[in-house]
Amino acid sequence: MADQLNMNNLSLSESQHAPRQNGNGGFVRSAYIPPHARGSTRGPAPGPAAMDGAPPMNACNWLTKIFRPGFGAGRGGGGGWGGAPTFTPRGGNGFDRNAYGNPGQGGGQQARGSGDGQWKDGKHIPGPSNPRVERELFGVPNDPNVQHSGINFEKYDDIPVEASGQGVPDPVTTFSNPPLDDHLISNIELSGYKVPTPVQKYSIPIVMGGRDLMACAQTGSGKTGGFLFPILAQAFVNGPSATPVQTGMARQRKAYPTSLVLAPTRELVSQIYEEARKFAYRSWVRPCVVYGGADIGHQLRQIERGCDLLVATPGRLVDLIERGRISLQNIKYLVLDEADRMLDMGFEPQIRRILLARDFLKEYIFLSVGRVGSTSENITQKIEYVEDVDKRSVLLDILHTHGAGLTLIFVETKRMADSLSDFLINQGFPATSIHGDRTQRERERALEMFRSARCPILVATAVAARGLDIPNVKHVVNYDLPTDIDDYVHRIGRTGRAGNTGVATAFFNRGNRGVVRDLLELLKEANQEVPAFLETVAREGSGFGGGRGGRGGGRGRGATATRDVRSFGGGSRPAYAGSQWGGSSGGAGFGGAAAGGYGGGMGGGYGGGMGGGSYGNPSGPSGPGANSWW
DNA sequence: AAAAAAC
Repeated sequence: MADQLNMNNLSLSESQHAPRQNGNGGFVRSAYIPPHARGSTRGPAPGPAAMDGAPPMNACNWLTKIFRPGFGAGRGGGGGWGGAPTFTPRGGNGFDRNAYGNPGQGGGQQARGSGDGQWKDGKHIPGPSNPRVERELFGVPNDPNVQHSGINFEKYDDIPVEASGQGVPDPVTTFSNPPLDDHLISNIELSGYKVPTPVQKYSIPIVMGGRDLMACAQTGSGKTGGFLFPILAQAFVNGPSATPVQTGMARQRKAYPTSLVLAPTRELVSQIYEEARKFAYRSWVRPCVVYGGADIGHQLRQIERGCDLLVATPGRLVDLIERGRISLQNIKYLVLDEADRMLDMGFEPQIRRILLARDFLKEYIFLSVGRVGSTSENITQKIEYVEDVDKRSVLLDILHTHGAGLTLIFVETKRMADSLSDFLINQGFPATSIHGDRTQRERERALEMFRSARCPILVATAVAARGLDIPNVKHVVNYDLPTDIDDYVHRIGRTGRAGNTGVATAFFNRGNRGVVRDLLELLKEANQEVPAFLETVAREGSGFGGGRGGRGGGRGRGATATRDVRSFGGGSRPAYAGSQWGGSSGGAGFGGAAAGGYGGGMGGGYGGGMGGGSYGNPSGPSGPGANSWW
C-alpha cells in the first residue's frame, strides 16, 4: 500500500514536471535524455532513431550538478536557478558548527568519526587529530594489505581524456592550493594519493570554477575523488550555508545537506561514504550515509547530529525526505554516480523527481575518460565456449588451476548465485555470494569476507558489477555473460586494477549470441585473442542485424559510452589524441562520431537541444510538494 | 528476463 501511494505520488509529480520528451508526451523508459538535449519545442515527434538511438545517459556514469552559484567561486556557469525557495541566513559569520544542524545538542562534542572540526567566525577550524580514527580511516602506514584505491600513476597518464564544452579550464597537474584547500590536501596525502588521476586533473578546475560537469569515467579512474575533492575544497573554504528557518518547530530534526551523492547500490554508497570520511577528516563537514536494509533509527540519529555531505541510495532518500527528515533545499552539489545504470534500473522516477524539478545541467562540460578496464592490457580476456550443462565442471577446473587470489564469479540470477555458491562450498571451496535477496547484513559480510580473502571466491549478481573497488581481484569469471556489453566491461573492470594484472574468463555459448558482435569488437579493440567460434557465431547472425545495432547503425565501440551528446563543432578539446579517439582531433571525432553513432537522431531528435535549456518548467518546482523537497 | 532499490 505504501508502495502504491508512493508511486502515485511520483507519477503525479511526473506529470507536473514531466520533461516533454517528444510531441506525444510519451516518456521513453530506456533512453533517458537530459532536458537540455531534448528538442522540447520541436515539431514532429522524433523518429525511432532519435528515440531509441539517443542514449546520452548511457554515455555518462557520473555527473555533478552545481546549484546556486555563489557557494564557490561564485561564477556559477550554470547561471541562476529559478524558483529558489526562500531562506533566511542565520547571520553569516556568527554561524558556528553547533548552530548548524544540531542546535538541540548544545556544545555536544561527540566523536564524529570524520569531520569534527568547526566553522567559526567565518573560519575553518579543523579538529584535533585522532590516532584511532586515523588508523581506521587510513590504515596502518606501510601496511602491505592496504592498497590505496589503486591507481598506477604512470599507466594512468596514458589514459585519454577528452573535455568538451564552452570554456573548459586548463587541467591541474598537482594537488595544490589553489585551487584546492590545504586541509583537503593534507587529507588527500593521508589517504596515500600523490598525483591527481586524469579525470581529477580535469574535474577539479571544472567543479571549482562552478561549472556543471557530466563525466564518464570508470571506477578505478579516481572518479570518486574526482567529485569529492572539489566539492569538499569548496566546502572547506566557504563554510556551511545558512539553514532555512524552520517555522513552528521547537526542535530542528530536519537535515539540510549541501552536497548529495546518489549511487545505485548500497555497497557502492557505503564505499563512497568511506572515501568521503577520509577526505572530510577533521573538517567541519560531516558526511552521512543512508541506504535501505539497514536500521533507519541509527541513520536518523546520525543525520540529526549534522549532515553536510549525504551519500544515499534513492529509495531510502525518498523515504527520509517524505518523512520530513531530510531536505534538499540547501543542495549545492549533486552527484549521480553510475548515472546510466541508475536510470536503467528503474530508479528513474525517483531520480527525475529529484533532478528534473529544475533546469538541469546547463552549459555543462563533458568529460570523457578512456576505458580503464576493457582496453587495459592489465586484463587478459579469455572467452571459452562452454555449454550451460558444462559450466560447473569447467569452473571447477578453473578454480583448481588458478588457485590463489580473489576470484569474482558473475551470474545472471540471484537463484544461480545461491546454487552456485552452495555447489562450490559442497566441493570444498571457500565461496560466498552477494545478491539483492540476501539481507544487508549478509551482503556486507560476504563482501568483507571476500575483501579480506577469508573467503576468496565470491559469486555475485549485477549488484557487484559496478563501482565496487575491491583490491587484488585476480580473476573475474563471467559464468553467465551479461546481455549488455557495458555490463561486461564493468564486470571485468573489477580486476586488473591499480596496475596489477588480472584475468577475465567468460563462458560463451550460443545463448549469448546477442552480445557476440559487441564482444568481438571489444576484444579486437583491446588487442585480445579472438577465438574462432566467436567469429563463427557472429556470422551465423542473430536475425536482427547485429547486437545493439538496432539503434540506427549501432554505437561504435570505444567511443560509445564516452561521447558528449551535444554535437559541438569546435567546442571539443582533446587532451590526448589516443587511439581510442581514432586519432581524430576535436571536431571530427565528435561531429563525425555523433552522426555515425546516433544516425539521424542527432539532427531530428534533439539537435537543437543543447542551446535551448528550454526544457519543461524553467522556473523550477511550483507546487508545494516539490518545494518541500528542496 | 533479471538485476537493484523503502518500510
